Amino acid sequence: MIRGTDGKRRSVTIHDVAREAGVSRGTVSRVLNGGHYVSPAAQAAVNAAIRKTGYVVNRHARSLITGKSDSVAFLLTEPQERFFEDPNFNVLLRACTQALAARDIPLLLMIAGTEAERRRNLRYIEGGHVDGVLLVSSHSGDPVVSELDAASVPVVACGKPLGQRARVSYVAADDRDGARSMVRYLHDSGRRRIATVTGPADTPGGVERLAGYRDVLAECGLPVDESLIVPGDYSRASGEAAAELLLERAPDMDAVFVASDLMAQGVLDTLSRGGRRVPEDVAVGGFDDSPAALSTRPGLTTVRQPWDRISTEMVRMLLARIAGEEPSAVILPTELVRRGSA
Amino acid sequence: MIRGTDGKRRSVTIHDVAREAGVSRGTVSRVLNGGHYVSPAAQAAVNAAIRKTGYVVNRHARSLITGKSDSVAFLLTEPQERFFEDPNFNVLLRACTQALAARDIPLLLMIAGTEAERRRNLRYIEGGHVDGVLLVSSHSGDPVVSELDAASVPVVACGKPLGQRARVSYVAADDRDGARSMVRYLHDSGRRRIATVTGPADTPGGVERLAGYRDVLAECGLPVDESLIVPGDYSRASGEAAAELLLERAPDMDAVFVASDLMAQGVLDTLSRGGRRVPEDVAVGGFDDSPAALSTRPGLTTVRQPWDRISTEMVRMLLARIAGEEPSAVILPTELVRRGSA
DNA sequence: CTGAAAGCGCTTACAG
DNA sequence: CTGAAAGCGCTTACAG
Repeated sequence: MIRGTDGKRRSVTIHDVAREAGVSRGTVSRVLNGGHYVSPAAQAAVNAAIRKTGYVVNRHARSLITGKSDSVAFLLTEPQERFFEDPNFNVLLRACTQALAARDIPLLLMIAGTEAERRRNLRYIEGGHVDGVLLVSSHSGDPVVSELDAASVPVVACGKPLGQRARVSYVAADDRDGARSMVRYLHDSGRRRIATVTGPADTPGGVERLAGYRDVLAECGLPVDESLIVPGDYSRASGEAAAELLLERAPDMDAVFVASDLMAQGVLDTLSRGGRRVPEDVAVGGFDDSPAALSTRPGLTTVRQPWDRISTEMVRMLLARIAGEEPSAVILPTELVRRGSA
Repeated sequence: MIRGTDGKRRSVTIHDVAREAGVSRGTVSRVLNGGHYVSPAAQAAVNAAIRKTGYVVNRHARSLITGKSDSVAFLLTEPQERFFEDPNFNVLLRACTQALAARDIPLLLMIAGTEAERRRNLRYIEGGHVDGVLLVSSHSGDPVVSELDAASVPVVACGKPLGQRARVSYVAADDRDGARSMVRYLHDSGRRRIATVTGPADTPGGVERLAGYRDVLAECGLPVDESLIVPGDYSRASGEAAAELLLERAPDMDAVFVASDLMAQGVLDTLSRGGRRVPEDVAVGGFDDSPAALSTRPGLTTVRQPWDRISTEMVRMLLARIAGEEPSAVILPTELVRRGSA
């Protein structure tokens, strides 16, 4: 802020800097934008003037001319808004915010829980108010993906968008391999009647983790008993219900691989109410390594998803897309975390 | 988007709408901004043209001239980033995002976990890139409050900023009264050796909830035994530690009022390890009604903070401040939620 | 009620 | 390397 001749505060503009430095506004703009074609002397004068005046570029003016907003949307499309209760979501959101902030790019948080919200957010995005979007949507076939693609807005999804013909970048943990390592671990520790509680069939985690489970059974020559496979919806309650069903159908099971920690919590509850000891009678393995995995007794053996790296990659890829690169996919490895439950 | 004479896509501007409607750009702008001094006929023509062309206002151009950004920051200053693990935070962030979205105002999420981030965010905000800020900071005396105030940026804090001379609006739950209702409830159910685990002394929740505890003891003619008062830092671990201390100092306690659900979880763990039955031997009351309160066995009796209303009020007040109103404070009532632990 | 015009603060060819 | 100038898309007094 500086005072005008009338004593009123107004913010300092490129004009003030130019006058202070004794150069034209064009020159100031050039040093602002990389300092190409600027003499060292002018460069120094401008920088000094910027420091002296406390100049901060007006992004609106800049955006008006460049056509870019220098901001990015974090769009969460989740009808159930369940993601918000998911601890993974926090890590993701925080890490993305910080990775962007480090590049001085603000993150606009958008939540499309209803159809109306979806339309509004889409209009805003397609209005060119953001340069790209980080998309978090647990369910595949989300129309938002193709709509953004059609509007040629760069998108990077978290998790592989299923059944999409749109060309989107995405980064995902290696669900299938993570599931394999868990089931293999259960098998290696002597379990032979291994059940599984899956995620929804229209989510990558639902599909891939089940595939990994089947992989290992086949690999070990174990028969696949379909009655040992029960679907859940990632909620704790669905974990409880699934475990009840399993207890009924297969009282002899000696292990359960659960496709999320939240559901595993529910499984643990039911097992304990059913008088089963964990891990003595039944070993339980989760997926996510969420904070929930630490709060159970015994602690939950689970599969860690590398959320920090996922976030960093998403931001990196989005920026690359914005800069004109083609879409790409990154699959990140998971890690087995041993605690008491298996 | 429309095609130019050269066939290239460019976005539709107010100019296109004006031509389509057969009026001047000034008239289009007037209907965009409330329709004052516009004839019904022109109004209709413009609206039709807007629909036909799919026009969306360019906010950068508008902001450049109005000096307003029509966006708001959600600033989280939390050295430990603990807030992010706090389920309350999710509710708050989500509700604020949606309340703003309903008014078509985007929310910029900013996290100031380190001093460098604090400086960067402050520069951004003071650069006039947002019209106001929703401040979430668990610790009082946060310099950010006075810095924003000095830059005359409208601020609404979540929770009462302690030790601030800055004139900030805030909305808070009635911590003191909430604590009173809990301690009164414990007393009414026959408990006489009521301990408490407090929050940090530099947070409103730490101070006020303890004050409420003391209020009721005085009110009931119970002596205040300082050895029954143990400080925590809102973390689960600090709850465990506090309970250990209490078990040692006052093995005869028959109730604990814990200033947060997360800490109460820790207290429950320690109590159970120490062989105390809840609620038979020791009644436990929490504060927050966070999801954690549902996952304990027994369920946690706690004090619900009205996060939905807090968020709505914060947004309403910030918008009022931006519109020029004076700062104000709103204190919202809490509600006792009975479950199994007390 | 309406149009013509100035101007918001910046970037970017275009000449030098 | 540098300045003068045009122009990004809008709003807002100012005349009519």
